[in-house]
Amino acid sequence: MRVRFAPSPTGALHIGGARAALYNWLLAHQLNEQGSGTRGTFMLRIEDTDRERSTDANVAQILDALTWLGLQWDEGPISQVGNTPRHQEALAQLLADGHAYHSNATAEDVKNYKQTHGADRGFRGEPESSGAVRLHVPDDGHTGFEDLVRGEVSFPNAAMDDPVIARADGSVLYNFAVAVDDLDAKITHVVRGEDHISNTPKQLLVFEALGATPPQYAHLPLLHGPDGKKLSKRHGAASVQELRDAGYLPEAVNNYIALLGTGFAPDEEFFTLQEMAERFRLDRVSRSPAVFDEQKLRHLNGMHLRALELDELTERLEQFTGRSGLHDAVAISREKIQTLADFWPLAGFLFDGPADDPAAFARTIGSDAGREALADARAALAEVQAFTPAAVEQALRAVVERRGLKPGQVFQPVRVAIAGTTVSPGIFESVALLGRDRTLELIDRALAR
RNA sequence: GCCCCCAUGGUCUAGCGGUUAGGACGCCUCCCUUUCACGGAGGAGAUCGCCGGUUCGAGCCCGGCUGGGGGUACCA
Repeated sequence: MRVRFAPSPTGALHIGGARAALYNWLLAHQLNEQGSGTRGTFMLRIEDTDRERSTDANVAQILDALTWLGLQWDEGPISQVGNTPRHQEALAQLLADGHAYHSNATAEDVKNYKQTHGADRGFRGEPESSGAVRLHVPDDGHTGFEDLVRGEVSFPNAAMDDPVIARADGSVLYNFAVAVDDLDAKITHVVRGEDHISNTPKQLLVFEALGATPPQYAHLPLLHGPDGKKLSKRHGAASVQELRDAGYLPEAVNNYIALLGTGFAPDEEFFTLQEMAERFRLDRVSRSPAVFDEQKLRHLNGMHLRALELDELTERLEQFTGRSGLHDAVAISREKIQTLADFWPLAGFLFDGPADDPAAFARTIGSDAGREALADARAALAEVQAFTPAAVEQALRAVVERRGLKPGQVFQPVRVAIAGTTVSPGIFESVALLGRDRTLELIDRALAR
């Protein structure tokens, strides 16, 4: 099995593109049916025949995103324009065989033709000695294929226009280049977005004209935003780098976008890349578009976050925040965060001091009762010998007991004194981590306000 | 307009002729409890888009309709 992911570098790697890449990767990483112990090949090809919009910066971004996701390609990346000689050769062959012809017909001409012949009559040009190159489409019959996720898909030839496969200047167009490249690369399965489904018959016709056997095709449903429209920038994070910047883990992104279009088990949703590769089946892929739901991504991200080894999580968090020495703080925060971005707002006070939240202060320490509880807590903590979470807990609970309060009436003032806000990791763990001196200093400062 | 694809709770899915239509996210209640989370126990929420047909029996098969989406470029 040889598959490929062939993005056009006209922008960052979109989530939909990432899913296409992932599904191809999963396919290539499945062991061959014959039990030979070998797997397929995942090729990366950059579809850069659109010189206007393709940029090197976009290519770099796409490679970066795929690398981050861990979707390593086995071959490539190859540039489509790099295949120009071969494209020209194939083009000359079709021209010589009479499968294609030169035509000066413009888009306007095509429109007019349909005006007079009916919208269901495709445009057929007259061969000329110069101009763009169009492929001959049969007048009758259908061009169809067995889509691996949808089943039989068929297009009436009569409704198809003779597609332009090369510009007047000789440069080839997408539908022609793709077919030639897939043929040359011996691609066996083309797995791509549904927006390509109507391109397939054109490519099939190119294979036919070349006398070659086409690969098998599978078209994935598109991803939509919450409004049911095609997913785009206006729906928030739509590119892989935006997800990375938002603190999502590649493991979770892969897991989530894979789930968005297929199920791997009736009642399980947490999977690693390897597990997904083992279970993935093209014929199990959904045929209907899915809505991207960041809430669920967050949930899955939390699960993957907690599944990481502490050292590994720490490393990623240090990379994400640009800070170091986070290990102990991560240990007491990990079960309270869902994304890497959640960490600093929760535990940053352990390093940079309390946050400024006047409302939280007023609510917990602003009252006489709050100040008294805090003062008592301070006194109790000052007496603690070994400053461990357990010892801190014992001391603080003793205060609760002595004053006949509810736990929160003591813990919250302490929390706000050290963290500045009412949300933090466990209070005993936080206090212990800060140490006695620092804790007492912060409490004193709060008491002095 | 024309061509193509799709249709299970708000969202993602399981279901593959006979189920109390299962799970997950989200939402609500409760437990745990020191905040937030995590974990645990419950709950609300679906006439399986609609109408016909096939069948003893249809979410599952067939047809039509409606709705949504994609394409319709000398873009990819």
